[in-house]
Amino acid sequence: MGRRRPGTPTLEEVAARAGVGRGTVSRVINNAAGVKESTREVVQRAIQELGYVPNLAARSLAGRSTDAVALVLTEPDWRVFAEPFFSEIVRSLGDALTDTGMQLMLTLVRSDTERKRFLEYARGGRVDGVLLLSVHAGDRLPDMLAEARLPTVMLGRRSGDEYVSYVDADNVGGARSAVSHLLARGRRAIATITGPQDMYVAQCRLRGYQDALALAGSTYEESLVAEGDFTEDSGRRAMAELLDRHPEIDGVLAASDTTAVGALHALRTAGRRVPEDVAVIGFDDFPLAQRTAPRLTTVRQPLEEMGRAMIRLLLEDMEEPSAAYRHVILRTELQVRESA
Amino acid sequence: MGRRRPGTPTLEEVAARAGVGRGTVSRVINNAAGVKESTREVVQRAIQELGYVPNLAARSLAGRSTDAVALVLTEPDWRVFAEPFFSEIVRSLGDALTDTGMQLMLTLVRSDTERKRFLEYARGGRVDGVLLLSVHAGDRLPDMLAEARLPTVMLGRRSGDEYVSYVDADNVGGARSAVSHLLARGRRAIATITGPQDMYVAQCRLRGYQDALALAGSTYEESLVAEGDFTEDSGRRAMAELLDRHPEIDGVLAASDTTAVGALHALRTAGRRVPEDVAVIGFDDFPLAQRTAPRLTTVRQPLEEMGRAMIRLLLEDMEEPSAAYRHVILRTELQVRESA
DNA sequence: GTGAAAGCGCTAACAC
DNA sequence: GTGTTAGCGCTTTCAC
Repeated sequence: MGRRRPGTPTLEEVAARAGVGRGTVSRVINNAAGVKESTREVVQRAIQELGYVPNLAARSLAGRSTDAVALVLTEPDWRVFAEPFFSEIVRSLGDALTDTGMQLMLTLVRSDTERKRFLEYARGGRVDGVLLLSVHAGDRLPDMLAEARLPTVMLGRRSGDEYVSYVDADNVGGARSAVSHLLARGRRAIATITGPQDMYVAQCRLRGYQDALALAGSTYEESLVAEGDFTEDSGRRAMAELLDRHPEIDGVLAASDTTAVGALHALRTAGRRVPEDVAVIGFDDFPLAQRTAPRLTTVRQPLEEMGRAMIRLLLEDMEEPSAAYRHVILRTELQVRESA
Repeated sequence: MGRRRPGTPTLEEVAARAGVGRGTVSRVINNAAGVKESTREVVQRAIQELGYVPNLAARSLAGRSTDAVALVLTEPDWRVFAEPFFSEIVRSLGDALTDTGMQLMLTLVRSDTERKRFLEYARGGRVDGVLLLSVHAGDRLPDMLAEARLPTVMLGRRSGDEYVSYVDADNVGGARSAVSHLLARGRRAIATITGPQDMYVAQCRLRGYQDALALAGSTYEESLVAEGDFTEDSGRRAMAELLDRHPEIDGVLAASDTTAVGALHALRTAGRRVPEDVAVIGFDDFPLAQRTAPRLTTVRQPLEEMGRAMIRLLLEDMEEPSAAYRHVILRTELQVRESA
């Protein structure tokens, strides 16, 4: 299974052909200073002629880094993969990595087998660092990577007292400002469709909802809360349920914009006009909504910045391997797109 | 930038601790036969106690394979990434790879910098094989990989006389059967919205359209053909254009189902009922349509099988490095979902 | 400025 | 069965 490709010239052969020592060739390859220009040219030519390509395994064994970082998606449901949220993050990570000369390797970890395999891969020194996406509350992978002293940065955190380095959005603040906005516009019966409450991000968004109500002196009613799971379908169901319990609802905070789209459908089915009768706000995790409901007001997350921040933390961690964990929480912003 | 992690025990230390030779430890790690059970246990314990993890760079340098294959997406537009088509393929590749014990590393190649970097990576021996997705006509990457003697398999091909190994769907046949189906149902003025004609897949689908007409003795009219680029927007525009030229149109073959959705919108805007007045068929590259237009009849591509076939070809190539290029073309199937 | 030599941690061939 | 040894191809002192 995959034997050594034959006829691959080695550094030694290049050296022989150029009539220099191995060290010199190595210096040329790595653009190290202290090589006479003429020598450098001779070596370059030999490299060209032989079609020499450095063996990366040998290089990283000899002490240098691998110049690769892994982006891990620990998601049993591959659907996430199809969300613009994801491609947006990957794009921004790729951009941020361009200048560093590092390869971004995306890995999908669904089963335990794959998780184990990836751990071996990472701990085996195949990558210099690991970026984790959509980590679930009980996932031990971040801990295991951290224990292996591998620079690791997550997008989002597993709980309120997360220690492993992460970049997150201010979900509490975002939800709070959304609900405050609705209150300021005169909405009085504001419901919320949350994400699964075993996910920290969902807890935060619910907390923001509660905070805004408290701030306005309104009372928090549990019957105005319905739990979804970020999907459109759950949004539809939750909204129908809420309307059943509280026909007077005139505002809704949805856990994601996918959920918001579901809620929208349920509202229309129930004969409610949006936003005249009921205003809906979602988080634009998944800008899908911009296609389905382009004028939906959302809590915008700075995906671009989140990607950049992740790379920054990773690089810092790689510079100072023994340093502390680092956390960054980015501000969210209410993007008003229709009079809600 | 990413120095050697300290305190990592080596095989040698394990050997010392277990009181055996290095070779024995190596055998235990690799589950090689010919080690006394008691010895094996002693070594295992030493491995546990030291928390030993094999250095993969050393291992692959010493001659074994890397046990990793790269999946490369050479797509300037990351949007593709967000298409279910893509996640579906990735899922099936992952599944097919599970039993082989190999890691799937996804790489995104947008810029020339990234292309160059990936080439170094691949030729540097970091992966045992390469899978390519959505390769464009003029792309030389497959050739360069093939020249480097790296097992390489593409999904789709760049032209009719592609040589590098690939797995493709029978696009001509799919288009032909779709159009024949429309003709059989009594449609007479059948138009087609093609993909960009510099892409082989788009050429094939147009050819299938022409074939079906020829087979039925109908004449091919160029004014019934409009070129799009697989996007929804282009579908909308092309459809409007076609209606302008031929108000009598009663059937449409769209290059993809995203395009089909665009066509649908344009038709409805123009007051046509679908499928009563005009029947639309698309290719379900991007099952997006199942959300937007769930009852659309489509030409189904066996994505699951395509993924499996790619892995099979790759493994074969890895077994016999010097063997010929291999091609597989999978049958497509008309999935009738509404009376068209 | 450049060459020689000592590893990096592992596998595999060969002794015993 | 198990230990020993010779590399794998590169980086990196350390002399010259």
